Amino acid sequence: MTTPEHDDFVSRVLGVVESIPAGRVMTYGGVAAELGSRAARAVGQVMARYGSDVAWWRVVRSGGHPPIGHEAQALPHYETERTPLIRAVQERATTDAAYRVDYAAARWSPRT
DNA sequence: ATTATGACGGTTC
DNA sequence: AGAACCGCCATAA
Repeated sequence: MTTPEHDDFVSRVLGVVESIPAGRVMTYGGVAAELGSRAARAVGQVMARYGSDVAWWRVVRSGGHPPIGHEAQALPHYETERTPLIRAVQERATTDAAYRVDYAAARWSPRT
């Protein structure tokens, strides 16, 4: 067993994701940074495979864009968690995307 | 060991 | 603002 801190990369990623409180979001790169790595993509891979058991919607891309191919599934979650959202259709009819998370206000880091 | 891929990030055109 | 390109890291074949 060597050492208890010898957890796999996956376990660490899931641990950080679960440490994110409701209403807050963290970027893939942010999670990877906490692990001491820049494997933002690897984090995404873990989410795609094991993220089914964690609040994957609390993990967004840089800028606040939700995971590709899962925006529709993440939206209701954000509304439930009351995550600061920036609706495309509020005053400016921007057709960029359905919505985006206000990362500037919802950004969270395990290190307070 | 080498190659290819991916819920990414940032820069450049 | 949108698309393309490269870089970075972990896993699968």
